[in-house]
Amino acid sequence: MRIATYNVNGVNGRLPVLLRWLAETAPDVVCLQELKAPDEKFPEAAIRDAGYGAIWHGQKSWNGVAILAKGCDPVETRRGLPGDPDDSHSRYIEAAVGGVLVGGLYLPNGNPRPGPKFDYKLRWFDRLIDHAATLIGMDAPVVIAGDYNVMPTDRDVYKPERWRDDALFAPEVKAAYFRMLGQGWTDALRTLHPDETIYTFWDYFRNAYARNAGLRIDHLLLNAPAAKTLRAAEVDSYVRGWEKTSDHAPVWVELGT
DNA sequence: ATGCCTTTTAGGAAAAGA
Repeated sequence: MRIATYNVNGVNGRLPVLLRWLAETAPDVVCLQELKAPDEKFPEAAIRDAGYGAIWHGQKSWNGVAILAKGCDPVETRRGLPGDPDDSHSRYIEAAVGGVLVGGLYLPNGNPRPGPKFDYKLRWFDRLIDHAATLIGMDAPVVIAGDYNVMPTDRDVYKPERWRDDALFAPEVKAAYFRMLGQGWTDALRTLHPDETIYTFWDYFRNAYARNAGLRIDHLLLNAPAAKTLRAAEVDSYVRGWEKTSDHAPVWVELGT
């Protein structure tokens, strides 16, 4: 089973790119982030015509997450993280697909730092870690995938010194990421490619993609039953080179299940 | 050092993204 995550940066503006990528690579499960569309504007028909069932949690203008499943409907198990009933952002959705529990997330950016947006990022990350603690020990494979908005190490940034004060590279945020890994999650991409330069995001400007001035911020975290069957993990970097493309590229894992 | 692009909403300009 191939499970992917893709921050599309506007699901309607990006629909041709998304449909082309689905047709060319046929992933079994896809977590989407930054739909930038309310629930009623989600392109359900086009995605169904492409062969995918879907659940989504939209929001006007910003945020928004979805889970697609090839040839079936994801069975929703949760939308939104527990721990803050006043959180109005659509940033987490979770479903069972083919015996795998899949969480799709869009972690807050957190800039500028310091400030209320950064505080929100840290609180949101804490809530994610609390929820992840309830999933890590499941007997079934669990994959928590999405845009974590954190580069875990210097190796995940084209120029680390330029990002020292940024909310995506702040010590508190990296610490939260490693606290989550400490529960027993496997960072699939880094585990299979320990020494490679791998990015999942490139700015639209400064010719960032052509210069490979990127960041690795989209991650797939696997619990032990999922990690045991991990066969491959890759970035579909070439999609970043398409016309009218997102600033993120799709990232995926292949599990033996 | 910098949102230098891009999307969204809205019908011009501004917010947000990373």
